[in-house]
Amino acid sequence: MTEKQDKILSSALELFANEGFNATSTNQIAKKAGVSEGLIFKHFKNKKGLLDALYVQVEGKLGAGFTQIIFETDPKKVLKITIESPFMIPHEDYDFWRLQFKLKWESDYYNPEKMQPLIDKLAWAFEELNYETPEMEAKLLEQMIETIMVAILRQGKESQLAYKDFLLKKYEL
Amino acid sequence: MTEKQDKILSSALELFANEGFNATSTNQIAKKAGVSEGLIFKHFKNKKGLLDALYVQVEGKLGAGFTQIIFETDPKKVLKITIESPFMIPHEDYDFWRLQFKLKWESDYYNPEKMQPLIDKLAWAFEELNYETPEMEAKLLEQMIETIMVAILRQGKESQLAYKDFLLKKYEL
DNA sequence: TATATTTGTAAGTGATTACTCACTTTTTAT
DNA sequence: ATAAAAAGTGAGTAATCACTTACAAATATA
Repeated sequence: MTEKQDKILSSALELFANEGFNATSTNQIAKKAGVSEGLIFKHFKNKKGLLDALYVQVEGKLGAGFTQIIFETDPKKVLKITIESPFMIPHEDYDFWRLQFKLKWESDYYNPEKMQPLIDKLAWAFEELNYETPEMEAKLLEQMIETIMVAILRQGKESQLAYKDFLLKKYEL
Repeated sequence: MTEKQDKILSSALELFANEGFNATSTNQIAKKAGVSEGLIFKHFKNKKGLLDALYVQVEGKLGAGFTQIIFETDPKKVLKITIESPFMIPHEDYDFWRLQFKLKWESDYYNPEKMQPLIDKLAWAFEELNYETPEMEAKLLEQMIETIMVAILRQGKESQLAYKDFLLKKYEL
């Protein structure tokens, strides 16, 4: 990945995440990246190719975020890390996640199974802690985490801090 | 509101909700509505005017959905109705709600205070039921309901039915 | 050093975009 | 019945769109 390729991708990410895919023109991306418009098509074939390249990156980040939780062996810690995870996202990754959630509404890219590894681990944790319906509890917590992430991306971490404490207390962590 | 104005709006709603605002052309809308393209601009000034008109309708539906909950005096019933509400949405209203959630990601239309009346009523209900932190419980339930609605809009009611029972049991309803 | 390949540009391309305008038809008010 | 207003049309507009192409500069390979 050359310097200019990287600049094109990061510019596209910023614009797609904040303005939307269709609302962003390749001309805008080229200007922001400081390259000629043609270069975008040399490297990424077409506009959708840009989105595809970004999507691979987003999926990578998602997987990386999971690993810590997946390899944790203490069920209480699994829940704790999960609840705290939305608050650990560095600010420079916000565009990544904004794009991820926006893509949820673009049918081509929506894939609910992406979260399955996390849900499975949470279900295991709830089972260890003798909850009655661990799968349901897992799905519920996963959905709540997702909702908190969305709220953080829109209103900032501070707006959701009380939630963290509330959830930690609710699950006796 | 004339018949053609109505046809234009309903066509725009369907297209905006499913294809997105920027991905929908005024030409498409006119064809779907069976009117000339010029008429759109006579009635709604510009493309954004269409979205504004739809937004008013969406806000109306939102308010209407609240009224039953707001006027309920039994706290347990307030929670029950709230939890059941996403499952009561008629299928023909799905486009409305899809647009509503899509607009959440457009800064111009995002207004988190819209849900406040519901949250206030839920907080009152939790207080009546002697929950420790009623405001927090209210926000949490509201967020869960929102998440369930999103899931229903994407995957259908059936996919979320188990949730309803789970939540009703959780709150002892 | 010569040559092939990759990286990059700038000026295009036709298609599509939101929107306008001159005009006709229909409805409303007197 | 008649005039004014509103509803509706359809061809046209400049601008913008994603994308191509011809060519130059830089880099890698021999």
